[in-house]
Amino acid sequence: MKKFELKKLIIIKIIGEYILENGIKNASLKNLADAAKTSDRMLLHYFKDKEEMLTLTLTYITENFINLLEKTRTEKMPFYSLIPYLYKEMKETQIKPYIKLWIELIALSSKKEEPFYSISRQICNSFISWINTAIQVNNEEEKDQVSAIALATIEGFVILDALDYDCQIIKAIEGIKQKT
Amino acid sequence: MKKFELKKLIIIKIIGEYILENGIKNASLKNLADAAKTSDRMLLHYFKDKEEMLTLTLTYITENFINLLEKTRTEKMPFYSLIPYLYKEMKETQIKPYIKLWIELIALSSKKEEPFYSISRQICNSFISWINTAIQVNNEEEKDQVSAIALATIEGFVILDALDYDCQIIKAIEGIKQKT
DNA sequence: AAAATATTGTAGCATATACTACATAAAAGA
DNA sequence: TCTTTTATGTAGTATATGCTACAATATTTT
Repeated sequence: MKKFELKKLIIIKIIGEYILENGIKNASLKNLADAAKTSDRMLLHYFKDKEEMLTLTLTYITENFINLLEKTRTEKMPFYSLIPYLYKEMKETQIKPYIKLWIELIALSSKKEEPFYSISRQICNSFISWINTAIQVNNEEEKDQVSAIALATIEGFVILDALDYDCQIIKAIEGIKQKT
Repeated sequence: MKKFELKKLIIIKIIGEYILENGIKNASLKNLADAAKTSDRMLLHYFKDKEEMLTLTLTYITENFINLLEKTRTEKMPFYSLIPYLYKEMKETQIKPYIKLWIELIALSSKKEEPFYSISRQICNSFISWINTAIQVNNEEEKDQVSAIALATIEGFVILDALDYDCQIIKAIEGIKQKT
């Protein structure tokens, strides 16, 4: 039993890397099997079906992403510093693939497809709590509101970045800095 | 020749409605043919291949969307009024399906897939010019920046809305209103 | 060693998808 | 009217995908 579970974990790890690199859309059993240097037959030996595979793998990826987020923790900073900081982090090689997957997850979630919807909500909850501990506000009452604005803003950056509107992002950041 | 082009337009219209309702992912030749009460064979009679069909149809949808946007024009208003106004519009029954499709387009665009990437950029350009004519600023120099912030914010709302984080959106809007 | 269980290969099925070949019916042009 | 386009049906191909049946080989347990 133990050996079985162990190999399952190894497969999840490899498949996780593949999906992070190539997205969910290309995650056919064949592609995943090739990536894990095994056969589709074997994948279905370790997992009940594709859905279980995806659920476990996306959960694993999510955990990694959340851990990565934790590592980017810094001292608290005000809104106008936090936004540029987050944009810079977003562009980091390590984080980029997660952002790309994030967009794909949102598209699937908008149709309420499971397990994507639940996983996306989990990720977004992590965003919220991350921002909540990272943001510095003058009076505590406005904290929730400023955090929400920060969340919306960086999510907007995610979209603009996907469409290569870096110029608009830069302008927005300039505006935010100056409004201080 | 004329009759051919005319029927092609009719099909584009019907297929456009289907895609707006059901998304690109479900737009197989069979589904589209059923929707248009014809056969896949016929669709490929009118269109060179699926890609031409999608390109023409998505272009048609985009034009409709831009027209819809034009209709939502009002007098110029400042940032803190424009954001809540746009959120309300976003939730309108008419506009909602376009937003849903918009998310799917972004996910496809993030992989630079054509024709999705080009069409998404076109739509985003329309967003930008819409905001530019709708926003009221104190001094003209900051206009580009405020517009960019507005764009990012409502794009962020699009994501949060897809994940049913209405609560966060409301908080953000409250915050924006109060910051005046 | 024998029996039971776990692991893997080969092959195939059922369905879906984009697209094509061939043929016939209908319409338009001469 | 006759010929040439145009429109449509039936059927099929090639490929992909998730999954299963059956069998053979390892590995473990007794």
